[in-house]
Amino acid sequence: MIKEKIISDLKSCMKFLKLEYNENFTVETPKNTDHGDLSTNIALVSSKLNRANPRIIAEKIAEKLVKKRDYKKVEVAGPGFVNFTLANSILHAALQTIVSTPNYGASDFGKKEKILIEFISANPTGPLNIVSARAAAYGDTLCRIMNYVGFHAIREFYINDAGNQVDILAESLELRFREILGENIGEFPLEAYHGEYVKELAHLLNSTEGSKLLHFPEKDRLERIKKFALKEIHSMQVNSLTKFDVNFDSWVSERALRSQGILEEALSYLAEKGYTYESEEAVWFASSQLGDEKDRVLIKSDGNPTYLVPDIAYHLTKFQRGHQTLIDVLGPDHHGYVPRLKAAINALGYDENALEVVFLQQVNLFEDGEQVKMSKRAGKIVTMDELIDDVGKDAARFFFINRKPSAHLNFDLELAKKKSSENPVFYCQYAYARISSIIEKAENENITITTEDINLKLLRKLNKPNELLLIKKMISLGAVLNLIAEKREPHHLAEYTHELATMFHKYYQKHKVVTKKSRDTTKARLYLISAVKKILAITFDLMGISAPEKM
RNA sequence: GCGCCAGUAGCUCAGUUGGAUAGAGCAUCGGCCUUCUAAGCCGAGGGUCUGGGGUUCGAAUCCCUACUGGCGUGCCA
Repeated sequence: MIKEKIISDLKSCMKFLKLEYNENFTVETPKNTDHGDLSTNIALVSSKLNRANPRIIAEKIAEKLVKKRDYKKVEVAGPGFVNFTLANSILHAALQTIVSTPNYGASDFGKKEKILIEFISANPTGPLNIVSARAAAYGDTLCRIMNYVGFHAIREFYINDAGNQVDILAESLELRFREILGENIGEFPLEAYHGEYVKELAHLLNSTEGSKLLHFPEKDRLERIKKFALKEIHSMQVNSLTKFDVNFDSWVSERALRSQGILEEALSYLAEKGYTYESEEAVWFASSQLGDEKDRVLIKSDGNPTYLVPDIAYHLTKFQRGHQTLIDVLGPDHHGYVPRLKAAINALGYDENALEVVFLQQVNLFEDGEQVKMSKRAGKIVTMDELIDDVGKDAARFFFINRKPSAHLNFDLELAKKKSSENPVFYCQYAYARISSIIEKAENENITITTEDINLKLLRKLNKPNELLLIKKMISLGAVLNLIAEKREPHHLAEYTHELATMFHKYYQKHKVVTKKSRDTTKARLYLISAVKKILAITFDLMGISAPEKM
């Protein structure tokens, strides 16, 4: 709001000075605090239009605007920047807004745009792994933030429960089952699933179905086993996600799509538009006409569809359900696959730009300075559950959110477990707990603040540089959240939270909140830190981590 | 070969889309507890933003190029 005010002040000022201005000028928070609270390049970008030296234009603007009561200082610097320092009163009024606004930082920025965020979408063939955990933290946090700033975003999990992998799972499970019943199964096949969970499932299968299962004909038997495994593993995955505070709004099963005939529907649309042809006994998608590097097979020569068909069909349903923007969160090994999917979206008559793909890079776990090897084959994957049990939900979520998605993530297990300042999660939560403890102390001394107490006159007590910095930081929350939503980069929130916590810790060190000197000062400061507490609670909630009153 | 992503302090990473003296955390070194939680704070050292060109008032950021690393390039999913 303050930024908008400066923009309008600048525009009317330029009009008053009879100067042209380039609409592309910006008003930004400078990195260097010596350059004021907000800074504009309007004189620089408008110098050509007026055939005048940017510095001279800047001087004129500053001279005019410095008279306004809202600005403590308006200065010209460098080649022609105009730097504004805000008056304390504006900041105090903003502080009141922070405390009185229920969801501070929320907005209608997203204009209710319908967004579908698809993430994890792991094969239902085993426990969720570390990469899934990263995707979970990323997708869930992004979704929370987007909804907070006015988007209509939902989380969706696509269950690949119809492919080859699921058949192998059923076969693996049957072997383990037979093993339990005392059969000699020989060497366990290399391509089968080796994880311990398969053995556990086999025991469960034995206790629910028992040996009568073997009397079924092979096809029925495997189908029964498959259904059982899918159900169990699904609930296993849901369980892990729930522990991680990730709740999907929607689950879509590939098997269900197939049985509803969506695949045929998608294929017939493609054929209708003339994008399919037959060759070498297979049906091809002419995706190279639509930007893909070559054509792709849709129906294999054996008559079965490739994985591309259900994927196209699935994305078709996303559009049919009315979503305007589709965000797919995928692993790095899928990037070759995006052009063909976009080609399909195009062929189906939708806008390919509606599909945005975020690639999450891999996660490397480190312990004792050494990388923890993960091998699927040996069944030694470190699972999401193990990670949560080991370092806790808060640390895991924070560490995952802390990095931008396109960067490889080195996850230091020891650091995440440390309960000290080295660990950024505890650092942030500690700030929150400290505030709680101060407020409690004040209450014990019968000092409480009520809305009637607080007015601009009282808030004048807040004039220390650290106090003003805290208010400015809190004001910027909305802009940070909008930026995150727009760029799909929740890692800025972890950064923001850490910075706010730092400012509070510094303030705490330098100034006593509950001070004997002045009751008014105490009240004003309590008001300030309760605002910080509120903002921290908001960011914690958006990141899905807890806000501890005591530590 | 072609395509995508990345290369910033000893390490892990930010850098608000082209702004002013490139920033954090960890690690290292030196200080601060009779005072609301020291799970904290203050200070110091540490940089050819991978190299080279270009675009302009201005480049870590945009373009070209070379190098290095990761991944992709199936009638696998």
